[in-house]
Amino acid sequence: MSTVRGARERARIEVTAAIKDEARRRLAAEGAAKLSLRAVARELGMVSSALYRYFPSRDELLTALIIDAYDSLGAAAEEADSRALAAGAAPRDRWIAACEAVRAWALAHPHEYALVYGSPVPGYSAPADTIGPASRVGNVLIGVVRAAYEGRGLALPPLPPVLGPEAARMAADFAEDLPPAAVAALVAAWAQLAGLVSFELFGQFQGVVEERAAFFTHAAGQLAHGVGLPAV
Amino acid sequence: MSTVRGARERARIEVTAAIKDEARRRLAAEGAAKLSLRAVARELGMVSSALYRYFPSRDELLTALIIDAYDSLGAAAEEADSRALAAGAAPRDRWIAACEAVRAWALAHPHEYALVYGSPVPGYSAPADTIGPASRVGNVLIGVVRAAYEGRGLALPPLPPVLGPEAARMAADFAEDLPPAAVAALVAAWAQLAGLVSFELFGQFQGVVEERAAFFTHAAGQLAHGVGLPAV
DNA sequence: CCAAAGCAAGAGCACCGCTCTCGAAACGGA
DNA sequence: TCCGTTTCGAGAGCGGTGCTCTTGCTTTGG
Repeated sequence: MSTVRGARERARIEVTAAIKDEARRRLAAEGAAKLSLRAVARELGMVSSALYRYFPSRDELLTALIIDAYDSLGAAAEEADSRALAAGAAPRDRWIAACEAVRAWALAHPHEYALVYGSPVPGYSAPADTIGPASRVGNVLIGVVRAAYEGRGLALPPLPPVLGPEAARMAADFAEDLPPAAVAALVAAWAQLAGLVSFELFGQFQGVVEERAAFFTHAAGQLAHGVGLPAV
Repeated sequence: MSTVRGARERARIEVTAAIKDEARRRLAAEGAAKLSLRAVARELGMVSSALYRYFPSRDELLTALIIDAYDSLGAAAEEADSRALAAGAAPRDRWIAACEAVRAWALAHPHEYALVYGSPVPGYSAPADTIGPASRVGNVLIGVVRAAYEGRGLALPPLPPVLGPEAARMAADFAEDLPPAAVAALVAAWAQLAGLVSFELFGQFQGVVEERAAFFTHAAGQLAHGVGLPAV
C-alpha cells in the first residue's frame, strides 16, 4: 500500500507531518486566528516560502488540521463507546459515555474543537475531504441507538407529517435499519450536543453554570431520552 | 439625558456610528476574520490612524459589534414573542416562535451570529459589557416558561440529586419564581437551540438535513417539551 | 550521464494592526 | 476677545502577515 519509493518521498512525508505538528502546537497555544505560516516555518527552521511546497495556502493547512481534528474526536468517541460496551453498559449509559468523551476531547483541545464546530474560519465551505472523518461521531451515536432499537426498541413520539419524507430520506442515507423518527431525533441530538459543548467551551456558561460536568451529564441523559433510549 | 453639548460631541457620535456601520457592512460581506480597520477607514475616506481616536483597537471595534449583535438578536426574539403573545398563542407556540426568530435572525446575519455564538474571535474573553445584552434571548425563553408555569404548570422529570444545589443557585440567579428543574432545563435548551442554529449556519447540515425550516420547527418543539411546556 | 523535476532560499508585493508626531481646528475660562 | 488646552485628522513608520517569483542546488529516473 504505502510503499515509500525513495528518500525524497520519505522526506516529504516527514516534513509535512512536522509542519502539521508545529501548526497544531501553535493552534493549541494561540488559536486558529493567530496561526501564521511564517511562524510555523520559523519554528521549523525554514523560510516561509518553502512551506508552500507542502501546503498551497494557509487555508489548506487549516483544512488538514480540521480533518485530523475530526479524526481525533471521532476516535475518542469510538473508544469511549467501545469501553462502555465492553463493560456491559446499557444503551443510555453508552450514549452518555460517548457524549462525555466528546466534551472531554473538546475541553482538552479547545481550539481544535472550535476549528471543527465553531464558526468556519476561511472564506467559507468545509471541503469535501472533511465529510468522511466528520461522520465518525455521528456513527457512534447511531450505533448506540441501533443497539437500543434492536434490544428493547425505542420510545419516540410520532413525527409531524411534513417531516415524513425528509426523515425517510435521512434514514435511507445514514441508518436504513432505524425508524425515520429515530434518525431525525439523532440528527437533532447531535447538533444539540455540540451546542452544549460549544456553550461551555466558548464561555457562554460563564456566570451561569458552575457544576459543568454534572450539568452536562444530566443534559446528555436528557438527549438520550430525546432519541428514545430507555431510561433503565 | 443625552444632551449633546457641541458640534464636537455630535461629530464624534456620528463618526463612531459611521465606523460601526461600515464595519458591520464589511463584517456581513467578508466575516470577522477579514474585517480590517484600514479597509473601514479607507471606505470612510479617513486614514487608518484616525480611526484609533474612536476605537482603541480592532478587538474593541469587534466588541462593539458583538454588543450590537446581541441587542439586535434579543430584540428580534422579544418582538417575535410579543407578536405571538398578542395573537393569543399558547406557551409552546410562543416558545417555537422565539426559537424561529433566533434562527431567522441568524440566517439573515450569519457573520454577526458567528460573532456572538461562534468561536470567540480575539484572544479570548467576552468583556463584561456583553453580559447584559447577551441575556435578552434567555429572558424571552424564561418569560415563556414562566407563563406556562403560572398557567397549567410544567411537566418536568425530577432533577438528579447532585444537581440540586446548582439548579437552586441558577434559579435564584435568573428566575427565582421557577422550579430549579425548569431553570436547569432552560439553560440546557438555550445551549441546544444555539447548537441547532449553529449547525445549520456553519454548514454541518450540508448533505444531512434538507428541509431545514421544518426540521428546525420540529426540533424547537422537542426543546419546548424538554423544558416542560404542555403540548396542547 | 543528463535532462527533468523537486526543493530551499531570498527578494519583493500588498496588506495588516498599531504607534508616534505634527499642525490645524474646536473648545472654554479669563 | 484672547489664549492655553484639548481633540482631531493626516502622515510616516515599525514589525508582522500571506503569497509569488526567480535563482540556483539536489535528487530522480530514463
